[in-house]
Amino acid sequence: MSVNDVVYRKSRQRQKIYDLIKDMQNHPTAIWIYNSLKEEIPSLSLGTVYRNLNILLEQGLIHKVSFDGNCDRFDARIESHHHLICEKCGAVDDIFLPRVSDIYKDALKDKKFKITHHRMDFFGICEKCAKK
Amino acid sequence: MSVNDVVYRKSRQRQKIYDLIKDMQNHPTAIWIYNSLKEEIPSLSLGTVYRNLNILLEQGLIHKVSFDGNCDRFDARIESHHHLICEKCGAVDDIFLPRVSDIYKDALKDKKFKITHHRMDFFGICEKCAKK
DNA sequence: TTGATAACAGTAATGATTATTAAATATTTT
DNA sequence: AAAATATTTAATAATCATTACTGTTATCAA
Ligand SMILES: [Mn+2]
Ligand SMILES: [Mn+2]
Ligand SMILES: [Zn+2]
Ligand SMILES: [Zn+2]
Repeated sequence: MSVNDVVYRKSRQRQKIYDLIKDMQNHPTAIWIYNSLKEEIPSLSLGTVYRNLNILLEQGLIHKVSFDGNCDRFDARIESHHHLICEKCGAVDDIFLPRVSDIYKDALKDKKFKITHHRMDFFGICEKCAKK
Repeated sequence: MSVNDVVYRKSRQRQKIYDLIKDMQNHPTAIWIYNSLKEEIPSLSLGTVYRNLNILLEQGLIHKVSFDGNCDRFDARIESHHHLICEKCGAVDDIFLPRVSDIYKDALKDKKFKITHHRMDFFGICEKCAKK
């Protein structure tokens, strides 16, 4: 452990934030988390939500998913997976595509670029919105 | 043409902004475009850059590429392609992966989701940064 | 040439996120 | 257990990218 590493103590707020992200499949935003926990922890501050989200990110317990224009969303699923994003209602659904690793290899063939991770998002219309 | 559609007049500023994005392979940001054109058009305003970028987006002449945390970048390459993003220097390089369409089909099999487009970004270390 | 309106520059406002700070908690040491 | 030490919190201010507003100028069809 380097001198710069911080030892994080446990905190009720951080635990609740993590649990909420894990329980929800919504890929919630900071403000959504804040509003959801406000009732249970009335003293909660939005700054605390953001600070703890960054700690959870640092600890590798969650991932941040940034979408065009909108604010960041957070994901407690840390296994490699991808997203289906509805352009009408904004819903974000998970999808698992094992064959993506083949594309990795293709990418590495031509370019001398050391890939550490990737993101792949599909945009379109979800089943629900298509029915309307 | 619906009543809500706007007829865009030509403007020197917008043409210069578009040309710059097309000539550069950099995927430049709004502020970078602003600084680059300031010399040629001293009266140019950053708001004008943003407004015209949105018009060009609406016209489908450019694409916006949002990266985690940083500000938006713009791309005059509208053919489907993907990106290699260096996590050290922030450089954005283009890469063409024809086999991605196979993954599309896999995605469509399971879920009833009508995909209109997608994005795929690879993060890692570029050749230049790896040498240092 | 003129009337309508898009585009302009300048500036203010917005919205998401981060930084600051003093008080409240939690942990470690006496 | 009490004191000393370190971390977290809530509240608030600051920052940064982007958008909205306003009065003026440029474009273009009639
Ligand atoms: Mn997910
Ligand atoms: Mn590109
Ligand atoms: Zn939908
Ligand atoms: Zn690099």
